[in-house]
Amino acid sequence: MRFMTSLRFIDAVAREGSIRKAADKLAITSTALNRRILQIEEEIGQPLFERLPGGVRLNTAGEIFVQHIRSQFADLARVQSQIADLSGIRRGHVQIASGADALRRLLPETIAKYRAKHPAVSFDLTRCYGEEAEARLFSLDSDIALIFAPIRAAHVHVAATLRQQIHCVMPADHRLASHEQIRLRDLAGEKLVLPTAQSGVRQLLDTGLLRRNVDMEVILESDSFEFMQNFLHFESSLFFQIPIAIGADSGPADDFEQALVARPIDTADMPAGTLHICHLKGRVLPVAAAKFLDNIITTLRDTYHQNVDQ
Amino acid sequence: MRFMTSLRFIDAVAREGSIRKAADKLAITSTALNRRILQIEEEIGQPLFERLPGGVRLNTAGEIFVQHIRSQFADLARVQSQIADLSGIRRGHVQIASGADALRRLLPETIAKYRAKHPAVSFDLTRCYGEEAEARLFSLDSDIALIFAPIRAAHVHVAATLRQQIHCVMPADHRLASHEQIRLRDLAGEKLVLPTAQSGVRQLLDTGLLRRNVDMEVILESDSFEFMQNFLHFESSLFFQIPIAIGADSGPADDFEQALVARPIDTADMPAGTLHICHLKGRVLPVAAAKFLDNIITTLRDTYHQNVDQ
DNA sequence: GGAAAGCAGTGCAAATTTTGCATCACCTTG
DNA sequence: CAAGGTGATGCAAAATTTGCACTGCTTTCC
Repeated sequence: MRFMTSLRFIDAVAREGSIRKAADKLAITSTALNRRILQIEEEIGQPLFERLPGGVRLNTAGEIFVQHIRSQFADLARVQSQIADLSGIRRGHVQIASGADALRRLLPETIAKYRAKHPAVSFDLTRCYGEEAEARLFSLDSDIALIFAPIRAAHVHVAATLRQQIHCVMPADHRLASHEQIRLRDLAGEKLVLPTAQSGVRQLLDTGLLRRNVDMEVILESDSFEFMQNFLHFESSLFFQIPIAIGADSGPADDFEQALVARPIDTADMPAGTLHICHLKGRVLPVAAAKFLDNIITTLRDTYHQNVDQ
Repeated sequence: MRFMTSLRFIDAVAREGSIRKAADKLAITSTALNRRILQIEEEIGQPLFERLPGGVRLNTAGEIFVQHIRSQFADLARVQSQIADLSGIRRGHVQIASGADALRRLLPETIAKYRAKHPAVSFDLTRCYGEEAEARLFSLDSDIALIFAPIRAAHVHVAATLRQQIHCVMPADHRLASHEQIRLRDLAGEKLVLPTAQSGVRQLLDTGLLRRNVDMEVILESDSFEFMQNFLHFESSLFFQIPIAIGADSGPADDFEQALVARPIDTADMPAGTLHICHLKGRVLPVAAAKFLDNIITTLRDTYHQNVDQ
């Protein structure tokens, strides 16, 4: 898109915080880039960047302008996908920010199913925690976010929510495996593997466990479920997970279920958390992203048999 | 705004329906314009215009794209006005579509008052009827519309409404001038001057008068209140008007009131109509337009002492 | 404290893009 | 069938953008 070049350049400089670095990434000389920026600043009538010794930084006017630029990009993508839709080919690109939970089974499954119908749609998955996901929606780097944590920012529109009770995952031969539900006091003396502090699961656990002062042993923290799962084969311990990550309700049993079992924590001890499926408030999503969002919701309802609130 | 040139050109061609005519208006050659359009169509990957023997016309893809372009223009205007606002001076341009009613006294007064505070804000007034005003909001040719008629389109957001009873305007020495209120049956045998069929006042009158089958004489139709007003000096007759156009409730008496009087039609005979103050749904107005919208509403409330519903 | 390395900005010539002219092919209208 | 309108295209001139070499500035590091 030739007519967007200058705007793309400004966006790049804003992201890099330096004209030279941005020029490198854009494969042009810093002087060409510099002059384009000076030219636009002149057209706007006001500087958009503060010149610092170590580079440049957006000033207030620049912040406003860059936000406008990004919304234009996003809107152009929407328009392109709408136009592509006219000629029958559903082309497009969907950018998703998600916690590790949904990346585990829900998204692979849903994306594969969607791509089977629309092979010309490509995806971009970014794993991140709640706050970062919200930021990515705002900067229009992501179209859709799946966040298992409270929503903080007012600019996020929640398209659907899903209550998720935290489950305790343990080896199938663990002494607690016979319990239907786990009480927090059962965890006394157990060896626990916790997710990192930024994770929504961890935050729920912290409020629950710390308040009760349960005496247990945290043997490690990790932000990788895969690691935790494999670790349990070597040392009998417990970790925590939410249903969509376990995928216990859907499809055939997998490796996961053969050696490990998941048991819900008693709701009396710990309230269920909420998975939020969101996009930027007031934004019209590109066709592909909008359709995919619908698909996630129907998948959750039909395949995962979860109650989805819209 | 250099980086918008190609888009401006496409918009111009869409409006003119011909590359050559648009090129004339834009003061470039048709070949340069033609090639810019071909280039953009190539970048989009699909033609935006149908080539007809007598010129060009947008195809479906083009419609979508041009709508996008126009929203970009409007959004850029908003961004510029926001940036200008940062430096304290409120600059900007406000485009208003209005019926003749509000153009008569309300808008001149309100705009003058606003411009006294913000001299760098310029205005653009377009007189039109309801449906056209709605179209202008949608095509982003107008920021604000004042419509005395029912709102048809779903894309219009009504920021405020104002109930307006139709008044009968007559020479001060007319036999009906002594009535506090006019009943429709009083109009029997009277000579009437009606507004044009597109006008909201006329539509209300039609439903009222025709239903009652009042026997009266329509001696002329006009879309100019000024004409009707002056006509009454020469031939004793009646015409119809709503309060904001008469401005009877505000300020000092003017020429209008010296020779003419306005009497409301009895509400039992004819329901009050509604003046709608609107903008495009989902649109963030430029600073100047948004503030001016506030001003209209407060002016109506304070100066005109009207009940404004928001 | 001075040298080195980073940054944005600028003059000037080369490279690239855009423009305008002349002209073609096409269609409708008279 | 000719006349007058339309959009498209080859080619050279005009205008713009780019890259190189260099400036002036600040921070950092030796």
